[in-house]
Amino acid sequence: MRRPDTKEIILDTAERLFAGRSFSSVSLREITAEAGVNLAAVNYHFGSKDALLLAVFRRRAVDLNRERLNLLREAEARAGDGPAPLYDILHALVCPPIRWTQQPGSGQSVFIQFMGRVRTDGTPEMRNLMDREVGHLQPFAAALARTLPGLPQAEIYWRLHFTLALMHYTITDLRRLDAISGGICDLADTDALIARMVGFAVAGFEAPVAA
Amino acid sequence: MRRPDTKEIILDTAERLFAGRSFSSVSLREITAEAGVNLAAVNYHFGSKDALLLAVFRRRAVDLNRERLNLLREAEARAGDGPAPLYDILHALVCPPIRWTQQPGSGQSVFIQFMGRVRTDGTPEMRNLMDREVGHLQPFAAALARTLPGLPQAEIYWRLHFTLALMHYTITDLRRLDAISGGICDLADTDALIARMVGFAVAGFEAPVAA
DNA sequence: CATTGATTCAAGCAAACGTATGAATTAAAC
DNA sequence: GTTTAATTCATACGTTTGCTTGAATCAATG
Repeated sequence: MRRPDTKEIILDTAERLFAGRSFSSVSLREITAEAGVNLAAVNYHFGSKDALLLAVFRRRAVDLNRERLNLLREAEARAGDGPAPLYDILHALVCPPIRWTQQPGSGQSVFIQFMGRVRTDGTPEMRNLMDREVGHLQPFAAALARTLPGLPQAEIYWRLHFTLALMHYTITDLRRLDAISGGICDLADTDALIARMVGFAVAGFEAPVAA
Repeated sequence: MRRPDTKEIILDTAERLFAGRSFSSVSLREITAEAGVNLAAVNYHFGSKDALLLAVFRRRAVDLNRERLNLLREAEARAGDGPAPLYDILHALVCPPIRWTQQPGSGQSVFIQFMGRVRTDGTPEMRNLMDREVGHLQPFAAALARTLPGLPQAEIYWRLHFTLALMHYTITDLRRLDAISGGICDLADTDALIARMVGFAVAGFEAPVAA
């Protein structure tokens, strides 16, 4: 039996380092050194650097999307037969990842940053995997269509896209808001942040369709 | 006299390759080979790989921000003594970069992608340079404060941040919208895209302040 | 205690990396 | 036409890269 579980330590360390810098700039030597394991352990347990990358991704991606879907289902259940409120749908979409970013120590916050890295630095194989992940967004599109029956299908996707933009950019570039605003924005209040973001998105969804 | 201008060719090639992949995964050998110049040319003309990176950034960043500021000033001039319309301000902010993405061959479209790379993959030195660049956003914050006198200062920065999110995410991840929507969104119509985006942002700015 | 299968380890491989160098080449100045 | 400075070139240096290997170590089974 392996007490410290080498495999898991490698995943944690790799996740953390990949969250901060590009994949190719993080070497296996750096990962294994920081993890306190032998260099060869990565290739023994995962096969290659690319495979390690995929393993890091898979470990938590499923959980994240399940959490979002659960929130959506709860919102729909509360609504009974009627359509779920717009606010609740968008809240279910952006709340889990933002919450995860504020869970230091659990590894979830690091994973969210890691996801941001994958978005821009992923291998083609990884991109495909992420695009398949977006299949999990379909229930959200369907719920939105029920709540906003007047909005064309394409328009729903556009605005869903914009809402994801708010979420992803806030996750990866919140530091820049600090620079722009001169520090007058309170970045620590997660609940207020989520409320602000969802409020912005709700208004955007309710905007008139451009001619 | 150097007819093909080695320096410029290197900048163009580096910009293009860096736009597509992370900095550390693009080698000088790859750049120089593709540019058709000698390997040593980079270190001769720029000094180092990092310095080349900075040179690529500097070459066009100023132009982009000047273009935005010009649009803002035009909008303010049209408004006379009154505040500029919200739509015009946000349009001035997001229009240039989005337009640049649709100028194939000019190098501008590649630069916008390159900027997206810098956001997530820049050296600390580069990050600082970008954060200094955001100083150019202050005129926009000021214009917004005049147009929306009831909105608290911090709220203005939050919503400015969200608007930048729409822009950046749309630039870097438009391809994903295609995957989510199953291709029913027309990504080619730039004017419609800008109108949609600005419309979304305007509604977000006009949303009530969360309790 | 001996055996077996799973892991860890130190060491090393070939390849690719950024950078440096001195000679060859080019273009302009005189 | 000779001189001078700027540029290009082939080549090489020292590191670092991802990955492999065969022996050593470990935990559990018989």
